Amino acid sequence: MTEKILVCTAWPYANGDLHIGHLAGAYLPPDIFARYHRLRGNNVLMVSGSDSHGTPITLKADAEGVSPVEVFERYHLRFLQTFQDIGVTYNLFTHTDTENHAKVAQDIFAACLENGFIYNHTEQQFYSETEGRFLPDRYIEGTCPKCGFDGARGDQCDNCKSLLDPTDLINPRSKNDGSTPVLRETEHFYLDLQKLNEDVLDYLSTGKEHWRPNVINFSLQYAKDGLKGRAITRDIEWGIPLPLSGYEDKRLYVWFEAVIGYFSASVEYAANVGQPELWKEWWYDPAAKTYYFIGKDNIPFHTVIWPAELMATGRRLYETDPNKQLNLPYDVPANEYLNMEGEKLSTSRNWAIWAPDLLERYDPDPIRFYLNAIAPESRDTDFTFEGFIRRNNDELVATWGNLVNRVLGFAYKRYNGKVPEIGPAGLDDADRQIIAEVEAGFQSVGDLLAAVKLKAAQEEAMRLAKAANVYLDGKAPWKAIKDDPVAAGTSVYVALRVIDNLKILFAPFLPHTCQKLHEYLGYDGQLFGRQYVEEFTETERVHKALCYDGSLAVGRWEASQLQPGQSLRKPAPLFKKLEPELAAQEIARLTQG
RNA sequence: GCUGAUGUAGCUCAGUCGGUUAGAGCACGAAACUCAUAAUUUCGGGGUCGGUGGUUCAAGUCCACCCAUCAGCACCA
Repeated sequence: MTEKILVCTAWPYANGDLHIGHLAGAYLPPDIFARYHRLRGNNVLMVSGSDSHGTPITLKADAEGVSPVEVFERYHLRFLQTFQDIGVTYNLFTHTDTENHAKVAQDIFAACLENGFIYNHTEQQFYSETEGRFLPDRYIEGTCPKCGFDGARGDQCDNCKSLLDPTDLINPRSKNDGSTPVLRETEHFYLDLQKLNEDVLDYLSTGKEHWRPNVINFSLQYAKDGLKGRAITRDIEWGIPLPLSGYEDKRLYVWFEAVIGYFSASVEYAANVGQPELWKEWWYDPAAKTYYFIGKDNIPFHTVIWPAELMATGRRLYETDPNKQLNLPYDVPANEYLNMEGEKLSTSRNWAIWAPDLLERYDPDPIRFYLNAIAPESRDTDFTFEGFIRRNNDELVATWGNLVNRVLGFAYKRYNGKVPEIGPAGLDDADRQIIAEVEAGFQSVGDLLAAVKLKAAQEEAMRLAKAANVYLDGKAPWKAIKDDPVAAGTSVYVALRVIDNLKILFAPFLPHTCQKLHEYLGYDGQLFGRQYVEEFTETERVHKALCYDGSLAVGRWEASQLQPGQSLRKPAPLFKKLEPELAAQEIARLTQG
């Protein structure tokens, strides 16, 4: 049965490059998952995009003296490159500064408003008369009322760590020009989460057995504590305007609007492929499964607030059939955090390994292999270069790469570059056993992948590679060939067929090298589809997005039917060993900044 | 501070409804082998299961408290 799988990933803030923590936590896992489902022949839609709005981007733009557009477009293009280099295969990776996203976000706002889940509230906020605008908390400085520290921010004192309200500050002043802000009344819109509290609790209380413990427990507790209304508008310029006259200076606040990207990107994808209704396959079919891959800091936004937003629309948008309901998240496999060399990643201290930098010096598959091996599925984990090199050399190269190399090399040299024939004696017990064991991997590895246990799935594939090594040592065709080349040929055939199976089992994790192996085995075609960047033109705006075309992909999650006599291509090692000295060099690079 | 998650061999992790001497992979030691990127295979050493109490015939597994790490409670999403 063909399943419909929607794979959503966190929207990276376009104010800096991606680092290994982003990759391991939010981008590689969904790619592995999506590739598996594509091999299964399932109907996969994987979407995300750059988050173009939000304070960090305007802060960076202000600091550089450029426009927010310039900042987010720069990093957006770099994201597109990184995802192509490491092979994160989005069907659509767009951004939130498109006409489509603005329209969808406004329509959702309007629907929530119409359904009575948005209310107004007037409050006092600091306003800069010199700049003619309201100031976000972070733009205000003053003296901390608790410790007397003079550089306290509007939201928090960096000296005594107290959480502050900006009106608490003594002698408040603007961070921009030092002028004294004045309190002024402003009206804001709030999402009425209180009204949705029961519905959210119901949603979280049923059919969540497959959720990771920390995700479901945390979310339930969050909802049980009682939800409060949250402001969803801001007095800023950079963002999506409200679809209401009389509020021209207000923008949708980014937390409300960014999660809508999952929906708007699906809509955009459908339009891009010329089937404007196609997105409904994933959003309105109750059998479709929707997955959200994010970091742990984002859990409540995806398990509570996004479902609440969907509920507030009445779970229906762009659809007239009253029997249809928008799908709420099926699973939110949030990851914990990745540390590095024992310390938390810190972008401000530059304690991070940036993806573009790493991909300049290392191949994508070893990076994928290591980052998946240490993925923070249930707790924080630690990236070390020593670990990277060791796992590359002692596991990836030694067990899997070497198996491929020894079998392909032997077959190519000793059997005239062809897959050897099965001898007249046929397959013996050992032959049948290893084939059956590895073919069982389609079930065991597949079950683990479907359950989003991606580390365990990779380990299971490695276990089967090891079993193949044991088989080979038992048969020792390099010895047997001396007095019975036909029998030895049978073993080589079996080994090649086993590798052909492992090629598919490893493909979600190691797509680039499995493609090479596919070719060495004499096959044509691409296991997966093609990634490309396309420029899309709307009425007034133009944006670049990353796309995926899987129509020509030949990879199938099925047992090998390798034919004797098939011509092999001249093999070469799939992976490189790394010098242990590299670890010290890499750490030296880091500490140099 | 409040809420939640996590804490099992050097590293990454399994440990189902509590039940025989706590498991796996890698690292480490020894042996075999040589087709292969000194890769492979076999065998072995290695843990008072964060701590302290408690329940029980029996606790890594249940309960209480404590400690450590992380996250949320912030106009950061």
